[in-house]
Amino acid sequence: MSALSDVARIAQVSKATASRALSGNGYVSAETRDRVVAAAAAIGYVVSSNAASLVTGRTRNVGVVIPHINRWYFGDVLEGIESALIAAGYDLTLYRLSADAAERRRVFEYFLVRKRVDAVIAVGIELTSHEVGLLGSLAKPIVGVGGAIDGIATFSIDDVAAAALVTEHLISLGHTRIMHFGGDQGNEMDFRVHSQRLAGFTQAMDAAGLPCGDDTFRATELSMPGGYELALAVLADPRARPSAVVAGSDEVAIGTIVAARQLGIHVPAQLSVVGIDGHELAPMFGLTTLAQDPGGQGTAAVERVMAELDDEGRAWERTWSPYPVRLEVRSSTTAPGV
Amino acid sequence: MSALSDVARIAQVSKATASRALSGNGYVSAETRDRVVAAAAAIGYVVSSNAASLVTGRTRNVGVVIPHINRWYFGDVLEGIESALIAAGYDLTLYRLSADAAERRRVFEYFLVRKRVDAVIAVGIELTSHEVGLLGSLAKPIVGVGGAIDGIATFSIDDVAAAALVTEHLISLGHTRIMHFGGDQGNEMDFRVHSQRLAGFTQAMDAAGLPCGDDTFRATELSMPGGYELALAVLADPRARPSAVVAGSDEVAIGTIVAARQLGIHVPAQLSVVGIDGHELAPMFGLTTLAQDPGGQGTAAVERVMAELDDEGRAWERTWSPYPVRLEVRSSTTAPGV
DNA sequence: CCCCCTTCTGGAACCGGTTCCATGCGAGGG
DNA sequence: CCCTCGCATGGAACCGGTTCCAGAAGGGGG
Repeated sequence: MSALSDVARIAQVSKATASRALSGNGYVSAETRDRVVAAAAAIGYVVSSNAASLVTGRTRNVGVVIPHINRWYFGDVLEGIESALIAAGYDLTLYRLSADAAERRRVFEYFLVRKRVDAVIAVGIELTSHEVGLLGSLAKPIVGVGGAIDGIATFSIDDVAAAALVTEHLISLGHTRIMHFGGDQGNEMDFRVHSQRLAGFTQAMDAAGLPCGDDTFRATELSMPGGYELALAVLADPRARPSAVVAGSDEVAIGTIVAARQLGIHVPAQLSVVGIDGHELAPMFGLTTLAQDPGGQGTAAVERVMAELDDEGRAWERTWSPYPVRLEVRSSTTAPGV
Repeated sequence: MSALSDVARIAQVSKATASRALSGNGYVSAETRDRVVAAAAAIGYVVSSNAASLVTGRTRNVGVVIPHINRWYFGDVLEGIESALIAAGYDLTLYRLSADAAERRRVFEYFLVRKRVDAVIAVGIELTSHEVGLLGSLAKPIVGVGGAIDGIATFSIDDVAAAALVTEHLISLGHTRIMHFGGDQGNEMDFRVHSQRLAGFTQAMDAAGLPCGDDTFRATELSMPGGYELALAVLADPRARPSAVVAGSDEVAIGTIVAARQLGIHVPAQLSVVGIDGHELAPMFGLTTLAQDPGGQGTAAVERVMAELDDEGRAWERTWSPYPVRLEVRSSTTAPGV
């Protein structure tokens, strides 16, 4: 367990000079620096980040709170955040927030508060104002990804516009009997995305004068099995079957396509399906979707965090600007059959 | 920024007593403890983990190195590790190792060494003996998940036996023209799993006296698109088509099924497909697979780490014991058609 | 020639806890 | 009655760095 004092002794300098030589702060002659660096290398010295953060107050560590790891969108965001942080020389401490309220409180009031993280990135989570205040009172930057949060800089797509856009795509193809397979509105974790995509669907349908109500919306878990089960149930009845489905996510869309094929319903001849997300599997299933870039949003969040950390004095505006999307038309959508 | 000395002053005790009262170590009268706890709560005091770890040498933080976040197996392991660590009051610092050798060195020689983590869990990564030695010289427990590593306690299934078992399942159904769609043997990250599953396949084929060579094995990335692309190419030629496929993972198996359906090949009547993993989507695609429990392996790894941390003196044997699996037969396998 | 400024270095305080050691006190045993 | 032991508490050292401050040396300008 070599310490800085060991390095200093070997290099025959003081702790102060050794510290300056290794950290690069302050005046050190080139010759002395070389001697210190050589001594450090000789005994395999590595700074204790605990000691360093104790005095500087900086940990070079960012906390990430995220509800799922194993869903495509979240995993992709996480990957983007991770690579950006490592590149910046920062650690990433991961907290998965389950629906368990007690655990969630523990994460915020214990784990995130112990001066262990310099900032927090919240992915796909609706933070309460209490939680925001808690972190804010510690002067820690908070940045959100996926789902705007009041008083916080957030990176996400415009979910209302996204859902409206894919719905309009179907309408422009001539569809009139369109259903939305969306997220469960009762889910307290990330209901904003669910309800906003539903709102976008409703908005586009209303604007086109198409029927839109209880029988054009069905809720499910936003996952492939969720979409699959729902589609099996809904599509089984040929008379109630819509000519097109707007899925709340690509996972739901793919589940719907698989279910349709299994029921002998041809996609897109008998059923058009659009998704939202740009899932990596979308090309494989020929899914028309509105692609977003989760990894890029993660990277952008990290950049923003770094900027806030580098310029603490500045009053950062906590706004939300929609992240760009692009419609990728594939073989799952066409004009309705006769 | 309230410090322990503030708490001590308000509660009218010394720092030493305040520390004992809050940490629970050493003698403190019940009355004093209450007073200290009340004082701490009043000013919203939270220990600085940096200061604490500086003197104790314990960070209550475990580093996890993992090659992918967004693949089912890895995400599931990570979820299992995360919940177990949080439950034990530990933080999880995440390092995704890419193929970039320089970045990998940086993670091991800089990030993991700074006395920031108490232990390391390596998921699906072949550690070099140099890396093991590096961590070992710091007396940090290292535990592996998925893929045995020399000199390290590892939790994983027996990949040779697993591949042999699913191959035997196909053989027992009467298949003789069986191919293996496995992992690329040139991939340096996790080649052990790839080569072991190939070895299990070869072993079962040889034991049954079935042909097994270059034309019964095809390599691809172990992902759905990888399996899909490969299957599209291989299955297109009706004469070269096998009657059954042993996929290197469920993702590859599902990609194969999707490709087969698209080519108009009926599964299982014209093509049986088995996978390995027990992917969450296996039921949806009716995939016969050998299910393992990645989350459980992650949890087991954490338990082992905690045990080693609690009993440092003991000489822990670094062995590998195979994790249990179970064959789940679904509708993707049947006897070969005529 | 003197003064000031820049560069370089060492001493010492400090970050915020934990823990060793000494001390005081009341109770129980011989 | 005295000695010992367990509990309770405070003082002070210490973990391993960073940084402020002071001082010394050398160079340039007035």
